[in-house]
Amino acid sequence: MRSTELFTKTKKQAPADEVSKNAQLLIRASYIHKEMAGVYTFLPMGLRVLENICQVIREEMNAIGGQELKMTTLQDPEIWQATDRWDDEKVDVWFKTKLKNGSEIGLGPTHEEPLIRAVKPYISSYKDLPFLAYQIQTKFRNETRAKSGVMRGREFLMKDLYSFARTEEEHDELYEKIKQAYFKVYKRLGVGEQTFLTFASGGMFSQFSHEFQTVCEAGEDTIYLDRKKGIAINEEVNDDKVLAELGVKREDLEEVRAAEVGNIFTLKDKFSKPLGLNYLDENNQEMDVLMGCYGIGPSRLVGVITELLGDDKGLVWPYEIAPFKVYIVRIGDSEAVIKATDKLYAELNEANIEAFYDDRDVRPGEKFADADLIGIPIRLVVSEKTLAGDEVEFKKRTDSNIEMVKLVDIIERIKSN
RNA sequence: CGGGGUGUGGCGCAGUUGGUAGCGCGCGCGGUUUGGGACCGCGAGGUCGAAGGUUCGAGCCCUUUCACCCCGACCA
Repeated sequence: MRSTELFTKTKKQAPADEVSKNAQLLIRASYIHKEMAGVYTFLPMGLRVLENICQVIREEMNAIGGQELKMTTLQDPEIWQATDRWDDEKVDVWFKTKLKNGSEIGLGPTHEEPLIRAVKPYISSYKDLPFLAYQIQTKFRNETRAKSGVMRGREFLMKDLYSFARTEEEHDELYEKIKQAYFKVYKRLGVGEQTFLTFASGGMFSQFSHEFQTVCEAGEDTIYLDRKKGIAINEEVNDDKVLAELGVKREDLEEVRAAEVGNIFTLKDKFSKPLGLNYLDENNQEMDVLMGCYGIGPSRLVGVITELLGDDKGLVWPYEIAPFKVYIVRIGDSEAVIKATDKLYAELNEANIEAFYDDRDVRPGEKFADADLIGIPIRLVVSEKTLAGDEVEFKKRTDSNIEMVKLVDIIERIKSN
């Protein structure tokens, strides 16, 4: 894409009422637009990153047999009443509205109930199990206080996967497989090193749930991290008994701030029983399906990655999820330079390397500043000077070195970045 | 929901004892520039968050209200 085609542009100053680093940088670089508190529009640049994150998640969920579907936002109170989760006293984040005929409906904060009802017609035998189903969908939660930019919103994107198993052993196997897939996701998103499996309260059916916490000052949670073991404990379950069970010594724990980027739960029959999700086993016995639920927030991850990797010059995206892989800075407007840069841009397009071509008629400094702010991993500079040697300048966003690369070798150089 | 703070062109801000709004960035036009956010000139753009009140007169004072930010509580 050419920068002169993009309708957004960068800003030098962030809005005064945004304090969090992620909101400031994402707004300055025109990735997002604030609609109201906790509600953000993803602009073209931001949407590209968001979609790339979703794609990484999708690939890892598919790799373990996840089947993607998409449920509705509008929720039928009936099924939520069956599990006693419609009452505002029980679930206090509901957004509710009414149909024209006056009956109430909700906007989905999570989707166990509707998914169970949707899969129920297909589950009757032990032969129909196990399976994994997931979706990437907008969730609505009426938080009393939205904060930290895109990290805690009232409307946000979530990947929610649900496992359906016959036995506890089978559930545990799935659970472990999904846990490993989550690690792969965070690694690919560039936050693997800082993301730790964290023991948290598990609700009424299992001792623990597992959170994936990314160490990050802007996070909302306090966790106790054992770096040697690579695990952490959420403060809500940090007591001597738990430490003993996990074989962790208190003196090895480091108190850190962290952002929750994933949470996986064992649900057992908590929802399947009240909604009648059962099957006949080999002995013709009716059994409850054992479930688990597994969440990752892609829109929150946009914020967490920004908080973690962004620097004083702007955003920094890992190659895999960057909105574009290459930022082309054209210096000068002589016919020769324009022609050569246009050609380079066309060649990158042909090679399926997504390039953002800064073809504006502005001074070089402005282009460099924007390349840094937007955070595209590779910057190429074309000018009279570089063309004199049939070269382009190659620089990584995370590296201060500048490398001169022959035009004929540039695609190879980018691919081997 | 408790506490604190802020609302003035797209963004950042100023606005004196109340006298009918100004600066920087950005934007348009012209010119000079061109390897790290250039400069000069001329312009366009604002019912001062909203409603009510006091006053000859309100961005400024009073009342109500809405929104936004931060801290805390909450986060199935």
